[in-house]
Amino acid sequence: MLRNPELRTKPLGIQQKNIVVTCNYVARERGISKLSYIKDAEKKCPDIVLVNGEDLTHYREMSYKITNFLLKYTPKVERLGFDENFLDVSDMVRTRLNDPSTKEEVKGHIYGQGQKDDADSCTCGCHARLTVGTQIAADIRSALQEELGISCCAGIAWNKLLSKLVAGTHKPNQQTVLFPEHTFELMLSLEAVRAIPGIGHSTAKRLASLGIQTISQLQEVDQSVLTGEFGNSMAQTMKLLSCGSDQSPVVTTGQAQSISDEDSFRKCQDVEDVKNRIGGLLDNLLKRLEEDGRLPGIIRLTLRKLDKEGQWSKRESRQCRVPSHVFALGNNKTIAWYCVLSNNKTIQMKMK
DNA sequence: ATGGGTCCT
DNA sequence: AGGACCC
Repeated sequence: MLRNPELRTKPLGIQQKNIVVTCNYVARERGISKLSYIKDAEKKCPDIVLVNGEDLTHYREMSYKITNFLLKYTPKVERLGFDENFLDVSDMVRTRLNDPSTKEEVKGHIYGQGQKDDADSCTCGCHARLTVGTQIAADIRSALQEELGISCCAGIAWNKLLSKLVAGTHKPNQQTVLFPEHTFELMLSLEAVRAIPGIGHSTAKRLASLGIQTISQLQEVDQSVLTGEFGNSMAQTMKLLSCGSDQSPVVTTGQAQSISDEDSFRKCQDVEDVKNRIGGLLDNLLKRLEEDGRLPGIIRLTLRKLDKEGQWSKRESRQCRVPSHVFALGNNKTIAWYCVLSNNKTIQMKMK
């Protein structure tokens, strides 16, 4: 929509293979949901505009532009995927609180009732700090809109877990603050344990085997029950998360730890096809590697397979070190191939 | 499902 | 090298 503003008012879907992986809010009002099949989407909404989103280059570039923009405010910016960033603005809050011109006005939504009496219920100054947090968020969001044309949601809270959860309560393009009195309300509004960031598919299943499905069950279960299944550290973390407590700091993300390129290898008939496809992936990777400027230490080939019954993909990989002289020499692709295929590190693939 | 990423064991 | 998590 940024590159073609005419699409703003139209139902727009981003297509990868047979799937609408995401869509704009015009499309959502027409009943399109994320991860629906193209056929279903077109049935519901024949005039949907589809844009191919298999090449993530543009998203990745915009994503880093946004992160770099945020880094002008504070060095404490942590990326989560391509479209989320955590900011620790504690220092900015302190500075603003020392400025006599700072007001007490809350910007955006207040989670829960937001009654007047809330303001009296803390003696630690957290309400004042969070209130300034809402002003910082509003400033940053409006600058983002002005300078990069990007709209977004924000959640203001005193830890990452809660900021992420509260950010989702007013969508799209709105912000919400959580004052501490409403923490349990927010956590219990989630119902399923799976809704807690950090509790994924696998952990949710293991919890279910213990009879734990809801957040309140997790809050109330005896620690020792969890320790038996998950060990001490995970049990502790999960208990805390269920109560809205998250000790993890905002860690500055910095440069990427790895770069990768993928393809689903549909309609691959023989080894030649596979080689050609992998060759294409290598071309893209080597181009990005040049832009990055750093040299790789390890190259890895990964397969995603659907495990039987479930639709969840397992990853199988083979890796080896990249000889450091290789990239100075020129014939990158040959050497990259050598790395992929060397040392008997091959991968069995079943062709369909 | 798709095309990315992270960190821990 | 695999497993878990995230988007």
